[in-house]
Parts: sequence; structure tokens; C-alpha cells
Amino acid sequence: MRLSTRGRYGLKAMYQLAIHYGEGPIPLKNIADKQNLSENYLEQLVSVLRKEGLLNSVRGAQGGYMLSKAPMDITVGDILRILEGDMAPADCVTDGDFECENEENCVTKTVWIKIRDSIDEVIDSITLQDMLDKRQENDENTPVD
Amino acid sequence: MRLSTRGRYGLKAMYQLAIHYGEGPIPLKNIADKQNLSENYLEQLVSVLRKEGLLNSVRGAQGGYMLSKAPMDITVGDILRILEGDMAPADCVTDGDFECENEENCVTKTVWIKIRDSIDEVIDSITLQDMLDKRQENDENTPVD
DNA sequence: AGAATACCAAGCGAAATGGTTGGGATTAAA
DNA sequence: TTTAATCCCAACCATTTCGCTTGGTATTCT
Repeated sequence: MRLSTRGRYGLKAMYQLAIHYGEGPIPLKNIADKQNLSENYLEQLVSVLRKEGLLNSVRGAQGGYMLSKAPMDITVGDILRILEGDMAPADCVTDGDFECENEENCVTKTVWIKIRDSIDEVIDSITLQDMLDKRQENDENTPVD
Repeated sequence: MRLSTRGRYGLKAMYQLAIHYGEGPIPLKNIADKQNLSENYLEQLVSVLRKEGLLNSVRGAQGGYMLSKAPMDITVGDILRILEGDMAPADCVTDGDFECENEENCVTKTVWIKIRDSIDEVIDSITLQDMLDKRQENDENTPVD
């Protein structure tokens, strides 16, 4: 039950933008280079994050992307849900209108609900600011990238 | 981040076998019919569960499968890990020997660890017996299938 | 003998994944 | 005013994974 690269790269990119929050627009190329990702592919992910309101962009030379809100106001859950969809282990426990037959007597469904809820609790409780704080804990010599 | 049908069908099958624990071998056809799954496909999953020691089988007419242990001694985690592999959101937090560069300074990894651990806690704490108990809670008229 | 079962390996179409390609529009700087 | 940097967009593509199906063989009960 892995995340796809969408969620993983997306979080990396948002983290990288959080590091430079308040510095004006950061070009995608910088982010892709730092995190060692394909710029063209990352573009697709970032485009979705912008449309969903997590990022602002500035076009043209010296342009780039920046967080639309402070790092403490963006959670990992915000990012992952946009790029990966509901963090649900089965379709029957998504927000959507999917339904399986015999819903009431389905005991496995109760298991999927517990898994989903525990994931939600984790990802909704971690903000980009938390990640920035963690970064400084990690190593006094953490390079400012 | 959905489970595949392997994990979902596998848990359904194991639950069905738990319902009939102590009644001798249950043919795969019964299980497939009850849970509305392809018998041939289910066979592949069940075969793995047997090789990993969760099931015993009896060949020939009147044969079938049965749990190798009491329902209270088999967890959802046992089943899902066999059929889905590690319940880790990213390769870098599996039990395997995968490693990414810049491991020490990778803040996103700490996020994946928290997600993984919270999933583990849920699936390792639910046994098949818990599911049987839940079933009886659900409805006084729960049919014995 | 015949039917019911487990066991096994290979194949296979459809979908998802993880990109790449090729452009266009906008803007700052030279 | 040109040029380079950048965002923006849509289409395409190779590979892998998924969710089975097919076609058998071996075993055991009746």
C-alpha cells in the first residue's frame, strides 16, 4: 500500500517551498534540482496544487511558485489528499458515493475505517512548519538549501 | 493509497474461514460464493496464505481449507502483510534494505514513518476473533453464513 | 470409477504509473 | 525591443501492475 510518486514528490516540493517561505517566487527548476526530481513531471503536480489553492505562481522571468499560506497552515493531509485522493485503503470508505452490497453486515469495512482514520489523524496533525522544526532538530549543521 | 484486491479479498476469505473455525475443511468454492469472489483468483491468494502458515489444507473430495490457529491468534496485520507486503507508504520505510540518498536529512521520511507506525498499530491490534465479535454486535439477526 | 477438491504455472487485456515531448504565453532584464 | 526565463497546457508513450482466466495435474472421498 505505497503512495505514488505524486504524493511523495509533492510533499518534497511543498517542503522545499516552505523552507523558502517569504522569499518571493521560487522557480520550479530550483526545487526539482534540490530534490532531484524531473522538472517536467513535477510541473504537473505543482499545477494541481496551485489550482487547489495551496500555491501561488508568478509567470515570466524571475517567476516561480510560493506557498499561498504560512507553513503552519498547510498540513501533510492537505497535500496528500490533493495529489493522491482520499487516504482510504478501500473504495467503500472514501468520501465518494461508492457503495458495496451487504454494506451493513460487512465486518471488513470496520477494519478499513480504522485504518483510514488512523492515517487521517497522522497526516492532519503534521504541518509544514512541524517539518521545518524537525529539520532543525535533525542536525545543527543542516544545510540551508 | 488503496489496498489491492489481494489484501481485501484475502481478509474476507480469512474472516469467512474464522466463522467456520473448528468445523473441519471448508472448500474454497463455498468461500468464493459467500463473499462473491472469483474462485480461481482467490485460490492464488489462499495458496500464499497456506505457504506462510496461516492456513491448513485437505486435498481431495470433502477437502478444503481451515485456519491453522484460533481466530484470536491471527491478526489483520498477519494477513495483510503476507498479501500486500509491508504496509509502508514509501519504500524507504520498509523492512527491506532499500535506501535513498541523503537519508539523514530527509524530513519527509519522518512523515512516512509516522504513517506506517499508525497503520501497524491498527492492523496488529485487530484479530479475526475481534471481527467475529463485531459481527455479533452488528445485528442480532446476523445470518450465520 | 467418478466426482470433488487442492495445487500449479502460464497467459492476458486493461488500467495505472511515471514520466517525456512539444509547444505556447507572460514577464523581467539586457 | 529583443531575449531568456519561467509558468502553463495537452498530448503521447513505454513499462509495470492488476485482476483475473485458462488449462491443466494430483489427491482423496464416495
